[in-house]
Amino acid sequence: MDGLNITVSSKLFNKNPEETDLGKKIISKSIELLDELGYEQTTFKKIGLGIESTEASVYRYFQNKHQLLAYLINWYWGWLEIKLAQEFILLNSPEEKLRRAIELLVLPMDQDDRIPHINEEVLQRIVVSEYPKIYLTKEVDAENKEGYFLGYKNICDTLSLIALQINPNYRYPHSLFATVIEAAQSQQFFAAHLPRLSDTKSGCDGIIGFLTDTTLKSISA
Amino acid sequence: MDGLNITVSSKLFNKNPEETDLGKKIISKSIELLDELGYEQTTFKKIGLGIESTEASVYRYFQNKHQLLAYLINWYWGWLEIKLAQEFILLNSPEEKLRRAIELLVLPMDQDDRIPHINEEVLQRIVVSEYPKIYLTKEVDAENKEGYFLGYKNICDTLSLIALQINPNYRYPHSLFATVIEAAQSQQFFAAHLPRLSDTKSGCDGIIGFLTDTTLKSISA
DNA sequence: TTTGATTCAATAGTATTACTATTATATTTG
DNA sequence: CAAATATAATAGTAATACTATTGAATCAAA
Repeated sequence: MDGLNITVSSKLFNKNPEETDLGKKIISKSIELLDELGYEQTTFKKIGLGIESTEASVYRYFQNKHQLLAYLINWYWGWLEIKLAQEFILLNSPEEKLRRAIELLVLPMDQDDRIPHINEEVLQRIVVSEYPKIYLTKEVDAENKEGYFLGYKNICDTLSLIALQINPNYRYPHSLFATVIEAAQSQQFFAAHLPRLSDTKSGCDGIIGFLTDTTLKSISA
Repeated sequence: MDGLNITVSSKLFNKNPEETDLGKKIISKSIELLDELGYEQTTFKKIGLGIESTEASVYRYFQNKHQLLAYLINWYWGWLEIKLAQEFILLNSPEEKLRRAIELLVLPMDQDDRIPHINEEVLQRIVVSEYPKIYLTKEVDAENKEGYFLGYKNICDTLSLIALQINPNYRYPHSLFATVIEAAQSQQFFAAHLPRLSDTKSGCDGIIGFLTDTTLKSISA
């Protein structure tokens, strides 16, 4: 677990940014700028400028901004899956596992010092603010074949199997966890920006309470 | 109900497109192009060209593409609210009302001939494919003050009050319906494009079943 | 009915963005 | 040490988002 590395499909980059210093700088600066400026206002020119390199160099690593975002978000899901697996070792009931999974989806992540060029807490904010943009496009079918959404689908599958341990007759496990994962993101966004779409004043406890309540009631026979 | 008109906040346009023939043509062509090309590939130039007018004329009605999308989606929510109110007249229990509301969220809408320049069925597809893009921006707080999201918030409130009739102690009505409305959109999208995030092979019945099941179980004490 | 004001949409721009072809400079390899 | 390769910077192009200005049409008073 020391030589920790998250694998992201090679279709998600031109050249693997993990392999070079410049690549890691691009990732690091991208995360910073996406959080600060948002997806629309972030450009490869600004990323290049921010690391004292050039726009064209960023294009050597990623075909376009969309692919860069997809890479980062897949990295996040890969990371979350490892976190889940680690936590599940010590948990013995499926209900405990689902409760903990929901917490991990919502609670801020703490920085992992083994991966200094990626700030997990900031990356999580980017996922909250930008996630649906990677699939809500006309290219979704082509990109799906390239593995753009594998990270998300894997987590959804994992949680579905746990839910079926609780109730093997539950009919909608994939729909439920796709919904719960999306709600984990959107409820964080709504609590901060559109509070009438949420019942949780501030903090994560309310969101965790809502998602846990909905999940466990839905699964129950 | 004959002089039917959906009111959209005047902050959502430069000049009201309902007031002129050119405005209605812009709306009509926008819906067509957003459905056909998607948000990213739709431009004011293409809209102008498509109605034998110009890019600059479209800018007279809408400040930018983002405002145009927000206008259309608010129009959709306004429309849906009228539909809900009409349907609720004949329904007598809160549970029936929620069931019917979920059906209306998911089932394709039929064209209303009183509003010939708006194809409701196509507009619904646009909502499914583009909806989160109107709030997932850095301008969300400013635009929220301008009423960009009123339509959505109103529907969410309406359904919340009905849920509280079933169980006055339910703690998360706004979160629940924000989640259900989003899931109504995203499950349609997933069923069509990312089937591993859904349990419903095709058609609307599975999605309606899932959402109804989740909603009623969640509200129950 | 003419003058002036206002509305409207088209022309013709500019600045920025996304992306690419080419070249110069390292680095590696034989 | 020379050839081959990899890498990143320069210098573009095309398309996009948006704006300033102009001319035509409409309307309102004088």
